[in-house]
Amino acid sequence: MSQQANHPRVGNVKATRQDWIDAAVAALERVAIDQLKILSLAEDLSVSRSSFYWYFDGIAELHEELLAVWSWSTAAIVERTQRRAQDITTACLGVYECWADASLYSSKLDFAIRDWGRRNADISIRVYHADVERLNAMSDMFEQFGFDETDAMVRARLLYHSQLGYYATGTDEAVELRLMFLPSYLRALTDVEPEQRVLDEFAAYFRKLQATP
Amino acid sequence: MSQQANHPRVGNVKATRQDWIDAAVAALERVAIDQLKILSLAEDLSVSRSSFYWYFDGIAELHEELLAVWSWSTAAIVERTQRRAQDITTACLGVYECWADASLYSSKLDFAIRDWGRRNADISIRVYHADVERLNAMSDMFEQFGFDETDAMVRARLLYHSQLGYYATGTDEAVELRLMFLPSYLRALTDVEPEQRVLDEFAAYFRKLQATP
DNA sequence: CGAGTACTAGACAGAACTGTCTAGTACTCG
DNA sequence: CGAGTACTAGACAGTTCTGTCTAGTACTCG
Repeated sequence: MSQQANHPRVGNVKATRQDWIDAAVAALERVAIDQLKILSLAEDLSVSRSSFYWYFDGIAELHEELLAVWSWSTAAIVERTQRRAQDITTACLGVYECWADASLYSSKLDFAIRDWGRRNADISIRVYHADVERLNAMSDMFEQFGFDETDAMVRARLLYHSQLGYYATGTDEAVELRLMFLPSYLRALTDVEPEQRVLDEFAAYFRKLQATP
Repeated sequence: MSQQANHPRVGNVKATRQDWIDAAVAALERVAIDQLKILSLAEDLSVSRSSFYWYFDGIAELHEELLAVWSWSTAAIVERTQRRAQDITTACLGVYECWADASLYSSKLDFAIRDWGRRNADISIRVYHADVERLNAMSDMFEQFGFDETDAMVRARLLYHSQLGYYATGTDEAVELRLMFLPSYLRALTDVEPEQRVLDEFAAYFRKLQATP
């Protein structure tokens, strides 16, 4: 999920600011935010703990960077709901791209931030706004295809919440198993029988992504 | 969610073993498992920290008790999937009782345990088994009403995962709003138009529960 | 009413982590 | 090649939490 390129390592540099952020994102997949320790990151980077304080005022500044990384995924989801799709099945599959592509959405990071929000009011507000933005975008998408306001929101919730729930249970199934369930999911979400051609295109995209991680 | 009655407070007793467990369950709604400190619990109970060691060998023993409390909710969910319902709508609403009744299922405790599982392999296995048990029970329920194996599992996942996702986003809506969305959820999950009488019965049950917490 | 039971309080040492301060070190540039 | 820049290392004191040990304390029962 790292986007900002590392500066070249001139002089006595062992770890850049971005290295600390990347290490923190990686660590957040293993530990909770309040167990994210500067000492552990320093050990991961094979660098002294006090070097951290050259780049950051304290742990709070690193926390802000983590939130910035996390916020990219909302943009990715919203973008996909706004694509001009030929039918509701294709539109839904656009959103499924985010669940398929770890560079667009990282469930581990998302849940780490949610955990944090559950015990910090400021973070909880940010998570709330992200969820509202994501859900409204998906709801608009269903409305574009003729669902009334309530049905559109319920379908959006089923699409989004069921995916969050899937990750909440820690499920990580093989590509082919996930593809097997897909038509049945799409049928329930859209009330339309998905076209085979559309399914095949998505299956090809998904398999290709997983083959080259 | 406390089930074991407190023993009478004879002698010099300020806090019983059950008091420590109840305090830990309550604290877990605010902090992560590795921020659950004996000192904080002692302060909550207005008791010395060292008294904890009279009842428990260490924090690990308290952790086991938390898992025991958590495991009750799986039993409650499975029981509701196995009731003899007249139609699939009623059957689904049986499961919704768990989401409505905080004494049957506590989302905060459930997510606290899931957080823990995300960074502890032993706990992760327990959470996995609970999820499999819950999902299989719901899937069997859909199969009873004529859904084929794949569709039954997908409907079970939509029912269960979407509820987990709902809680993952920290949503806590008013009773009337939740009831407003309910028919649309049931229609998507079952493909059947829900009977008004069945909806009214559930609404009465839900309103009554929330009125007397 | 004295002894025993079932706790409870306070003090201790040790571990883990925090932020700060001082003294390097390895490059780059004039 | 000497000065400056951009870090890095190690030592410090302070805080929070851990488990243990010792000395109470308030009931109950013979």
